[in-house]
Amino acid sequence: MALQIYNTLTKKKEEFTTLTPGKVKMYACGVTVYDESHIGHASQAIIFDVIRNYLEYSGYEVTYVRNFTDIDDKIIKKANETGKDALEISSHFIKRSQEDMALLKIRPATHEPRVSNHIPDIISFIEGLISKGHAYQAGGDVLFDISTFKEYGKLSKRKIDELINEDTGAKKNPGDFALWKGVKPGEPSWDSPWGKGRPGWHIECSVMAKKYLGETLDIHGGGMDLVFPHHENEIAQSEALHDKPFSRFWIHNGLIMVNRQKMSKSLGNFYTITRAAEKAPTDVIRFMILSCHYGSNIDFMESNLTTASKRVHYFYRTLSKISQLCSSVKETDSEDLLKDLNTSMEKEFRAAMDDDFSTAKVIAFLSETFSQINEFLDDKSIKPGRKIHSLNNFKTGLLKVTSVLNILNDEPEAFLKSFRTLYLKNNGIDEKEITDLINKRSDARKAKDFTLSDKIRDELADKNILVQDTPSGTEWDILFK
RNA sequence: GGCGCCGUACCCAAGUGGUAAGGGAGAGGUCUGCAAAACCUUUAUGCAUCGGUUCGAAUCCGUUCGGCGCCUCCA
Repeated sequence: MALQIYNTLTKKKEEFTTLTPGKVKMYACGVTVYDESHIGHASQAIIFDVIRNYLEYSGYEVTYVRNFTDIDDKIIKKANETGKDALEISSHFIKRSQEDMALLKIRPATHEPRVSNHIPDIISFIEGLISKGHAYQAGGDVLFDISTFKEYGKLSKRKIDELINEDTGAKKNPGDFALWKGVKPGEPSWDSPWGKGRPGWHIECSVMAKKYLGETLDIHGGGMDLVFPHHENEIAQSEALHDKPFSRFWIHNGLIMVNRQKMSKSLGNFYTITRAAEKAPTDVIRFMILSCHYGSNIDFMESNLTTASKRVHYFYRTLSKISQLCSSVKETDSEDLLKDLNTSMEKEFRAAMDDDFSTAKVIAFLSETFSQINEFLDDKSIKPGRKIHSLNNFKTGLLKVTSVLNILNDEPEAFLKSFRTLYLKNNGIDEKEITDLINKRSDARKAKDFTLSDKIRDELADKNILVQDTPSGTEWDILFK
């Protein structure tokens, strides 16, 4: 079964095809850089990162563009408040955003263009719209005339005459929007045929998409909240100018919620990526986001984060057991005892991902797979040496899956150790006090003083530290609650 | 007010016509000094509500109730 994608434009799952065989042109709206990026931006970036990875895995050559809006009202506002230059502020937050993305194992896009570097392209695009009668000058502004584009509203399923906008001003239709904004005092500006000014918000994406990808894209995406007006307006601009479809597939991701409310900068209820990363490792954040379908909203609750932590911890513990066995025992047998599992893994993975990038299904089957692996590891009827070949095959197959999702591909021991370190830091615990208590408990156990040893164990549990007695000694780990 | 999405077990959540994935929590078991980890078993005749279409519906249509998003900057 070929890849099926839910297309916002048609409201249906459709078989994915590309304009040029073997090549995908994908554009996703990035961030407006006037502040630190939050976990909502992260979720969008992670989702499109995985989509891109999977398309590449499926054999496509993907050109992925993710823009930075570095000129906008809020950036200008911040510049005026801080006395800094607007572009200086946006440059700073672009750098911060790129660092955040790297921290979350998100690959940079093929192109990450900025609006301020594309003013001439924007001006000529607008000139084209004016000369075709789709835009008009109103004072120092240039507005798009939505009545000239018959299909206006086709993405968000709105009708032109239902659009309400109190600020009608010089607009011919209430829904007309700015392509170019005449300069106001205290604003950065560029020369244009219509006087000094700056681009409106929507035009940048139409222009930069065209420049880096051409007049028709295969995939255009972004957060659900961009469907109207942003993406609707992009369609209007691009299709009015080129008389051809702007994007063949529209993909919209769900939003991060906090207590059932959308997380957004304007509501002030957001977690920055930095803050989220202080609470949980990268893989936990990615896992949480990829645990549900990309189109649904996710509540960024403590309990969801804890659940994701437990799961990721479980997966890495299993991987750690595998690598410990593989590094300590010699392979004695070349029979694949996990043949069914190993051969079905890639098939299951593709089937799930081909169904509208169902990462939730992938994670569900990974859960089942890991249970079987643990069972296999624990199976005393099979000599350890006979397991190695099978486990190596498993690791090879798993790597294909995890390299697309970009989770569970760290070195297991290193991951677990850094997770513990993060946990201790967040709880203000010194590792030495734990090891001291554990040593004390081990002495008590040797002396068969189980009352004391159990008391120490309870004491550690109060600190959310879990004690585990294994054949090779006592270990400690995070006690998730 | 308009447009759109959603409502699945105690909780999170997949599932878009063929008889309810997965996870968390709970219960029982194997293991253990006891635990933990891991594994096994178990937890919705039921998918907000009422009605309809169908041989068959969580899935399609309509009603009611509830939640959310967009309509102004938003990933």
